[in-house]
Amino acid sequence: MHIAKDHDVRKAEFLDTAMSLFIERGYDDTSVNAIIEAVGVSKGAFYHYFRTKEELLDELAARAGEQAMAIVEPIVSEPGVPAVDKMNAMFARTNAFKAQNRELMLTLARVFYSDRNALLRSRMTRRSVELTAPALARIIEQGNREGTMAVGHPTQTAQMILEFGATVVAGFAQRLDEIDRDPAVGDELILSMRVYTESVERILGVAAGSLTLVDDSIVRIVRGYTTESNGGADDRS
Amino acid sequence: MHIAKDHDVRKAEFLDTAMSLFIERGYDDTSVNAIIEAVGVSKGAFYHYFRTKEELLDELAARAGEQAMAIVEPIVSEPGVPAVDKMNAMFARTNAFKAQNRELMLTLARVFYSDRNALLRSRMTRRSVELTAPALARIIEQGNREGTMAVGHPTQTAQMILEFGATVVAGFAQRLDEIDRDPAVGDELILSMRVYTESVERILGVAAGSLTLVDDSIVRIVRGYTTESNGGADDRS
DNA sequence: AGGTAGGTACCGACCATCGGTATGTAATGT
DNA sequence: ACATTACATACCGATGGTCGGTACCTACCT
Repeated sequence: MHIAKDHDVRKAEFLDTAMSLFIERGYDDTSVNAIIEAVGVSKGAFYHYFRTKEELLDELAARAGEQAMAIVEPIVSEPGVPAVDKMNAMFARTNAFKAQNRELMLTLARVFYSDRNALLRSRMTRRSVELTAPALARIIEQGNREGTMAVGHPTQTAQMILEFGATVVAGFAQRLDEIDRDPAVGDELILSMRVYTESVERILGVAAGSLTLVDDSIVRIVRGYTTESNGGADDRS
Repeated sequence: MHIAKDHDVRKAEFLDTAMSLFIERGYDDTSVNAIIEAVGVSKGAFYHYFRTKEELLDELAARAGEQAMAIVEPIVSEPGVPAVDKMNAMFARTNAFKAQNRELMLTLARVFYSDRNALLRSRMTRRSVELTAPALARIIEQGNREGTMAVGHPTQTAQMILEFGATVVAGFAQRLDEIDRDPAVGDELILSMRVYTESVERILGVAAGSLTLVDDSIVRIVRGYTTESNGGADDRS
C-alpha cells in the first residue's frame, strides 16, 4: 500500500514541512503529531528518522548554516576583490533575496523572530555564525593587509559582528508590528539599521560610509509596510 | 486549617520559587506541578494568580527589568561624575556581584544561558535592555557634551550596546563548559571579552583603554573554573 | 446580635494533548 | 533465505490547563 521513498527524500520532506510549520506556529506549538499529519505518515515514521523532536530542530539549524555558508563561500574566495567590497557583497546578497520576497520575508521575520521561536532562532543563528565567522574573519584579515581595516583580533571580531547583526535584526523584526500603531517606529528602525552599519564601520576601523550592510531595499520594505501600494518614495538621502 | 496569606505575599512566593526552579531545571523542564509542590499549594491556587505558566514568566521578566533599573539609576543620576566613569561603574556593579558569588554565578550562567532557556533569557534581557537603555543613553549624551565620546545617535547606540553585551555574555556562558575539555577555550573567552570592550570603545569613539566593562574578577572566574583551588595567578597584564 | 450575600483564596479531580516507546509487519536489498 | 529498512499502531506517563466545589472573610441589612 504505502510506497517506500528514498531515505534522504523522506527526511528532506520531514525537514521542509517541519520548518514551515515551525515558521507558522512556532517550535513549541508545533507538535510531532502535526508534523506527521502534514507529511501523511505515522509516528513510527517520524521516530525512525529522528530520535527526538529536538534532533530535527538541530538538523534544521545545521541545514541553515550550510546554506548560509554556501552563499558566503564563493564571495570570500573571489580573488582580486577588496575586502570592503567583499563585505558589502556578503550582506547585499542576503538583502537582495529579502527585497525580492518582500511578502515572504515579512511574515517569516515576524514569526521567526517572535520570541515564541527563541529556541529555534538561537540554534539557527548560532550554527550560522559558527560556520560563517571564519569566512568573515578571512575578509577582515585581508582588509588588515590592504590597510583598509584595523582590527586586532579578526576571528573574535568576525564572530561578534555576526552575532551582533543577528541581535539587531531580531530586535528589528520584533518591532515591525509596532509600525501599524505608530508610523514613527519605522523611522526609528531605519535609523537603528544605520547606527548598526556605523557601529560595524567603527569596530572595523574602516572609513565612514564605506559599508552598506543594509541597502535601500530593506528601507523600502519598512516604508511599504503599512500601505501595500507605495506611491512616490519620500526618501531623503 | 489552611492559613490565607496576603495576595502579594503569596504571589511573590510563587515568583521566587518559580524563578529558582527555572534557574535549576530550565523553564520548559519545570512543570506547574513542580512549582505548586514547592510552594505547597494546589493547582487551583496557581491558576488563581496566573492565567498561564507563561504569564508568570513575563512577570518574572518585568521584575528582573525593574531590579536592573534600580541598580543603574543611582549611578546615572550622580552629578559631577564623568560619563566614562559612570559607564565603568555601571558595568562594574554587576561584575562585583558576580565575583562575590562565583559559585552561584557559574551554575546560574550555565543554566540561564543554556539554550533550553532561550525563551526565559530572551524575555528577561529584552525587558532589561528596554528599561536600562534610556539611562545609558543619558550617559552617552553626557559623554558627547564632555567631548569624551562621539556618538551620532545615543538612544539607538545605547540599546545596541546593551543588546550586544547580552549576546556576548550569552555566547560566553554557553562556552564555559568547553573549558573542561580544552583549557585553551578559557583564553579564547577572555580574549573575546577584551574584544567586546574594545568594540564598544570604538563604537562610542572613546579613548582606547578607558573602558573596563569586564574586570579581572571575571577573568579569575574563568581561570579558576577548572580547578577549584586556584594557586598562584599567572597573570600577564 | 444574627443572618446572609458576595467576593477572594484555594482545593483536587479531571481532560486533551504532548513527546516518546514498544511491538508488530510489509517491503526491499543481498 | 534472511536480515535490514521503513514504516504502522497501540500505548505510556507527564504536562498545561479547566472546572465545580468549598472554606473563609467582610459588609450590609434587619
